[in-house]
Amino acid sequence: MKTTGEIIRERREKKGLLLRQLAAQLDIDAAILSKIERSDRKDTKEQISKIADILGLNKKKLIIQYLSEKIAYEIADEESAKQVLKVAEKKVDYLKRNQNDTRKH
Amino acid sequence: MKTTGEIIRERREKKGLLLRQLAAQLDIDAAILSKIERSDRKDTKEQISKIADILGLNKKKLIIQYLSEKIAYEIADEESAKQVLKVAEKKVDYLKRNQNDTRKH
DNA sequence: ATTTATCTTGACAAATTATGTCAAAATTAT
DNA sequence: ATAATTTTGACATAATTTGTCAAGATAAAT
Repeated sequence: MKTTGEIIRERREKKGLLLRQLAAQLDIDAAILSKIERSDRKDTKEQISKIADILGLNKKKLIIQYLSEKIAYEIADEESAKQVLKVAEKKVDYLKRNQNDTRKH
Repeated sequence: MKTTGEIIRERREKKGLLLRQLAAQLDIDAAILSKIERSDRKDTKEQISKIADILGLNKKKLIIQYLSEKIAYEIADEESAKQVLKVAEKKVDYLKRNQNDTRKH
């Protein structure tokens, strides 16, 4: 199962881009990009979006990949991780049905 | 669909505890507890755990409730929210299978 | 084998977000 | 109306995230 970082690295290398070249386009230090590709640091959603643009990756897919990874790590060490996701699904449904409620979060 | 805050408030009131009394036991300001119960502020996992103890709520359930709520809000405004959860489930499975790998996150 | 380019790592800095305190305003109960 | 409780918002402090930089490690080229 590939990590977001691995996907990015593979694509970057296929395109023949250097770390520092992609980093420059993203306007971040190459050190950070290196860490992102090695799953040492999380990237921001903005960066993911830019990366998809630059590397010509399917943006929607990459964002799904990125968010699901974030969530998975958030709860992976919970014994009830899967139940958490089940309940979260119900809650998402509920929230989506009541999108224009007045409450703040 | 009840929020974590609502669950806490209902139980607290059933037990006849005042905000400041429960807050004192949690060692936080009553203002924060008020906000937690009104979903204005997230509580920490530690607090959830203490609250379950004090109010005699099922700790496992309350933590599932709390984590799923956190996740739901995290992705509720994503159009692909449900796919994200599906993929997250796979990733959790994967992570749980390889618990003793060497990588850091 | 040595030099050069690329990538990785860790210590630190800046920025952002989370968590908490306090006091005054609003609400509810007496 | 008074007193008790809860709510709100401005602000302070703490924790986490995100970034920079420079030195070390690895790989590629000569």
